[in-house]
Order: sequence, then structure tokens, then C-alpha cells
Amino acid sequence: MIERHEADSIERRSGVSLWRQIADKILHAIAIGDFTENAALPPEVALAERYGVNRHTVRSAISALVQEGVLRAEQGRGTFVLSRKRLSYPIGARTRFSTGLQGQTTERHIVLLASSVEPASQRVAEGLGLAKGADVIRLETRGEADGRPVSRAAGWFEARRFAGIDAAMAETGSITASLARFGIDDYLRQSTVLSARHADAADLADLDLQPGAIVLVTVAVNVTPDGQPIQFSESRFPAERVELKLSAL
Amino acid sequence: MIERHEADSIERRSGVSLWRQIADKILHAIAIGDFTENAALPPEVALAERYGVNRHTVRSAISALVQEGVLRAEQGRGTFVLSRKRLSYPIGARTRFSTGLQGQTTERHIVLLASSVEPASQRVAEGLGLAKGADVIRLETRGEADGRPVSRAAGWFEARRFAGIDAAMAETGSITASLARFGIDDYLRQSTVLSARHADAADLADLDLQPGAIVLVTVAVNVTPDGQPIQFSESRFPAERVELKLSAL
DNA sequence: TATAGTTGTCTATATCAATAGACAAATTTA
DNA sequence: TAAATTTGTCTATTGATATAGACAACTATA
Repeated sequence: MIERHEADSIERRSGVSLWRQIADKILHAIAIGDFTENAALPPEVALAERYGVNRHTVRSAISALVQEGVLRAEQGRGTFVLSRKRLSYPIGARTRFSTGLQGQTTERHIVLLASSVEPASQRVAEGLGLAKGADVIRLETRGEADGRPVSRAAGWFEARRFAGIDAAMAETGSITASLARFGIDDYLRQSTVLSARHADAADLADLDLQPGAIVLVTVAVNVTPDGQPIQFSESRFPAERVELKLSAL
Repeated sequence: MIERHEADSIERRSGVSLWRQIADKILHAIAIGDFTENAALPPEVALAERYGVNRHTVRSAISALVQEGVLRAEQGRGTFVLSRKRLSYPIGARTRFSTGLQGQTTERHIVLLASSVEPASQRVAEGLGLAKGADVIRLETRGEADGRPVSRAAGWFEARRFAGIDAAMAETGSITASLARFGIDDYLRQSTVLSARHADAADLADLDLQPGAIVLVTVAVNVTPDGQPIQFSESRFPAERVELKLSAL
């Protein structure tokens, strides 16, 4: 069959500039395999006609993607696709960062960016089954794969029960390993709520994104096998680099 | 705790206009309950200061949301929140449209927009375990809740096995009921892949969105309890009206 | 080695986006 | 009723976005 082209689906005076819309389309086309890796993109004039815009507008889109490391333009030759398809991040009953990306990347790790103790907000307290205002430890982390940021997360743990988990996290670089030090050798994903929005300034900096990018947001609760909530988390994934694969919970 | 404000997280020359970013923020604030229903928003000058932009820019954002039916502005009084929180659309082993939104809406139904027979594309064939090019039936549907579009989906079925499912769908308005006519009284969600992107022109029309909106996209395969694939689907959800709640598969 | 095809750069122009200030119109409050 | 608060409208200016055309620089190929 002929997959429906989106040639005509450009929106003017939308609050999203044409070059950004076209950059999104090119990213999407790469992600679904329309433009294979290392292959040349259609020439700028062809893209301009395809999307119904001026060649210069296409050039703006391309230059943003070159900046972003997705494309490489060579004068006289063409413009080439650098990045591979999006990582497929699995979400299931036993969602673990490192194991989930095995096979798709040669290297991955979690960096602890910051940690603090704070009173639980309404939603954190609800998620962890604590009283609002109870002390919780917050860990700010970033997941990286092959040197590129693929996730940015905040995790909350009951302070009394998990005192020192920040140090464990800094040392081991793994949530799973850190929880093991507190006698938790298995945990399950109890609930996940998913949404999407434009990246804000913090996301741009944390995930090395270009302005206008979209982030997927998950809010989740992890529990022990017998149902005790141990971790409440909010994670952000760059939609252009990551898709979420929901597996059996 | 003090939830971190995103007052400073406005990006200039991003390809996404400031008024669109602020409209997104207001939607987000409503969604997480920062501005309760029927309550007045902070006055325009306060919002302008909060987000670090000119009052006129805030007005552009508000007028887009008024257009969208989210806010109502009254001269001399203030600007008020009309719409409730986002619908929470459950995704799990037995994802069903109607049952999933029970309790959140008073009314919901699926409209069959179009149907056709076509040769299977690569990904459809893979999903259904057919040869590429085999005949499949495509059903284009829209899900509506309380009169507002909440999803837009394309579903593919093997044509030989499910001949006439389009008529059944038109008649019953339910995928579950239609499949029942073919002897399938239970089916499971085998896989779901999730991504997000800017809405294209088709999404805008189908889902009654304003330009610049974000859509969540799921690509899923449904199977019979013994593992036979029966349906391949791609669904789009307006991120501003719907969040996805991942439950046990 | 021409020639065609492609990306890079420049100038010019029109429209959209954002800021700024002033004041009108409507509502609430003192 | 008067004052304060809030949304609505208008004018003006600046910078970003998009279009248009011309030509330079580089590469591959006939």
C-alpha cells in the first residue's frame, strides 16, 4: 500500500513555525524508516515542493537538525541521515533502565545529578502512601545511552526507610542496586500515567534538546512484590529519540 | 514542598511561539489541578509577570484557549477555567474504549469514519503476521466522550477472515461487538509502542485541535487469548485532553 | 573537462510574533 | 457613588519567520 504522505499537513500561523514542523516531519520520517540511515535526504528543492514551502524554510529545518546531530549536510553532495532509529524503552512490570536498553546500545548508565530531603507534596505522598509533608528523599537522575541523554527522572523515597539511598545511588549508579542495599531485591511497577508536552527550559538543558522539542512524561509508582509502595517517580523522555514500548506488566 | 514553578522556562526563537508555549503551560497547570475548575485564572498582568512576557503575549495564549473552549474570559471580571482535567485513558491487557472511560464521562461512543480494503503495508503485515501486500480491511474511527473527540484510530484486520467487519462496526459502533460476530469473545493487547509528535493537519481536523497541539500516538497489536494476531492499530490522542494510564497487561 | 545537480550565501520584501504604552469598558469593592 | 481591578481595543516599533530570486561553491557524472 501507499502510506499516506503528510505532504499537505503543514499549518500556518499555528504558533509552531514551519521550519520546526518540517524538522519534526523529517525526524518522524527517519524514525519510521522512510529515510534509511546513511542515505541522502531528497534535495532541498524536492523537500520544499513536497511540503509546500520555500527552499529556505526547508534549510532552516535542516540546519536545526544538523545542529542537533541528526543530519550531516555536505555541499555539492547532499544531506545525510546520521542517527539511527529511536531507542525503544520498555515499560513493564519490571522496568529497569539498563537491562531495557540492552541490545540497542553498547553503553548506558545513570548519572545522579542531585539529591535532597524535602517534605512530600500532595501527589508524592499519595503515591507513596505517606502523610503529606512527611520527609522524602528526592533523587534527580539522568539516563544516558551511547553518550546521549535518553531520560531525565526525579524519584522520591520515604526518608526514614531509605536514609542514605542517595549515597548508594551515587556509588552504584543503579536504582536496583541501591534498593538492594535496603533489602529490596525485587520490585514491580504498580502504575504508570503517561502524557506529553513541549520541552521546557529545564528539559532542554537536561536532555540536550533543541527548543520546540516534545517530551514524553511518565509518572509511576514502584512497589514491593507484596504491594508496599517504595518509589514515586516522574520521568521525561525526548520523544525524538525514544519511544516507549509497553510490555506485559 | 513547593512544587517547582516553570515561570522561567520559556524559550525564545525556538520555533514555537511564546503564546503557544504559554497556552501549553496553562493547559498543563489546569491538568495538574493548579487552577481548579470554574476558578478564575490569575489576572493577565500577573501571568505576564509570572512567565516573564508581555501582557499581550499572555492575551494571545488566552485567546487561543478561549477559541479552544478551555477558558472563558469576561470583561471586568476575569478569565475562568471551563474544562475539567484530562481524561485518563487506560491501556492494559484488555483495553476497551467504552469501559475504560466509564466513570469519567457520562457519554462515549466510537464513530466509523471510513473503511477500505487495501494491501498490507510492511508494518501492518508484520503486526498481523501476514505476507506484505495481503488484503486487509482498514477501519478509520474516532472516539468521542461527552461530545469531544478523544481519539482517532486506524485499525487493520485480515480481509479474508474478517470480511464484513466494516458493516458490523458501522452497525454496532464497537470493535469488541464487531469481533464477537466473528467468534472472538476475548482478545488481548499483545504490544503497544508509544510516541508523541506535533499534530498534523489531519489530526487537527479529526480531533478538533488548535494548530501546535501535541498528539500521543500508540501502535498496538491485539491477539486472541491463544496468540493469533487479529488487529493492528495506530491511535492518536490529543495530549491536552487525554493522558494514558498504563495498567496491568 | 564540461555539465548537471546539490548545498551555501547574499539581498530584498512581506507577514507574523512580541513588546510597549495608553485608554476604554465592564465589574467588583470600599 | 467613587475607586480599584480586570479584560478589551488601538497604535507603534522591533525582531523572527517565510518567501523570492540570483549566484557562488562544491561534487559526481557523462
